[in-house]
Amino acid sequence: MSKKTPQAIRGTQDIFGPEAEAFAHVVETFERIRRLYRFRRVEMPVFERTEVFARSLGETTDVVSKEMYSFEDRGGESLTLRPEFTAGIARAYLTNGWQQHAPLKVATHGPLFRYERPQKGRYRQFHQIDAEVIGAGEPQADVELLAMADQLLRALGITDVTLHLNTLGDGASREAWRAALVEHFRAVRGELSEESQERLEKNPLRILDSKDPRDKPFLADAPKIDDFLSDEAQAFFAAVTSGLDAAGVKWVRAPALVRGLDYYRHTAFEFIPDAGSASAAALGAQSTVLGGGRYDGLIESLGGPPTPAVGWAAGIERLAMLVGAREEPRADAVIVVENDARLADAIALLGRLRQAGFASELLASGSPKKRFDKARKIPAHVLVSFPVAETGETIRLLGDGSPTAAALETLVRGR
RNA sequence: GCGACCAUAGCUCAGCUGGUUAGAGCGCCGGUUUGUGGUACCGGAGGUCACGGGUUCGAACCCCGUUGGUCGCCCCA
Repeated sequence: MSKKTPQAIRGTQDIFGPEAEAFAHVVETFERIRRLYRFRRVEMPVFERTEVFARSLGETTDVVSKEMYSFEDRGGESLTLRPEFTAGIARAYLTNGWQQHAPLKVATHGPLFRYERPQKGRYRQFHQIDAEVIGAGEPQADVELLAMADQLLRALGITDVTLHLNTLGDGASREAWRAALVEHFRAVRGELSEESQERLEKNPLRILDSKDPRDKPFLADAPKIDDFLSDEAQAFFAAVTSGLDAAGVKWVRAPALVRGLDYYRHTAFEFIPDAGSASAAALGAQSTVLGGGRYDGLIESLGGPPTPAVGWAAGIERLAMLVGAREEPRADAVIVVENDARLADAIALLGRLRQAGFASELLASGSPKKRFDKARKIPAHVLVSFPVAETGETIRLLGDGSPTAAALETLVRGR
């Protein structure tokens, strides 16, 4: 490679071949399942005013200052490449009057951008599929969303991941729990890891999923959300879990599963590979395949009316890793021109085959003598050859005996 | 932001304790062979050994720096 060739941006990827097929398979499967659940397709801008994301994140966190791709446009406005779908969809819900469609079930997919150090399963430009239900405060919405996620994973053949489920309660429950956690950890502050001492100020709920062995002894007897749930919050969670049981979705309770941002309420969930499974190995340090929750406080923080909502997103690259590389689809017909005088005939035939709906390609370059062998290596139902003149044949056909091959032979011979 | 490991042909890699002109397989190009045939053989193109400095009689190999990659920590909307 020449020194003058510009390099790709760190954390971006060029996906090709079997991996690109896996990526497409994930998206196609998602589109199919989303229709089954009657989620409506939306297309969203890849950038928004910075405040759309900054306000949804609460302005203060590192995430805003360090992890967003923000820039000024020519008018001096601060814009940001979307780091998530939810805030943009919430903004659209408000600015387009989509309240009239509430409860609104929408789904989308596409690229997202976060300024992070790349590692296995984490990129600066990455891709997600996303599903949201806006304007629905009933636990049934959570259940439907989780059933859809579960069916999607099954449809992709991913069976070694499990739904980890928790509740953060309503606003009051959540605050009471948070205060109790701070009190609990503050008492042993000096014995916590440096990171967790920091978290105590910024994001105490996160101490619960610390990996540091110094923190582990204090996690087991930490206050539990269940002791702080209001009756309403308990009833909500019970409705979610019984709905999941009725829908046949397996789940485990994950009392340490939390969300850092204040607008999250009630249900929080992640589909996580089972310990020691193939999927766990494939994902490296990343553990979550699909995650989401209820964010009843978000739309208000964007200046809208109180609006309950729940949603999830999943990384397409991560799902593609679990699905594994997929074969590129076999051609219906490969046409090889061994005799250059027959090129026009070959082009004409190629056009007819494609018009008739057969995926076909033409080999007519390079050494004529080697074209046949090259064509032979391309997986196809039929190989059509325009041989050299001396053989006396005008056309040769080599089929694989499939119904497709039979149909093609009829079409090619019967001209 | 922090840390570990890595960088040789288009791809995957070999290259010994530093020692002539840096190799293989695959792929690519050409030729011979075969002629319902994914064969075998011959030849060719393609490398500033990531980049810059240092040590040495001599560096792909040792040292320092830079860039890039991989994986992990932090963070994870």
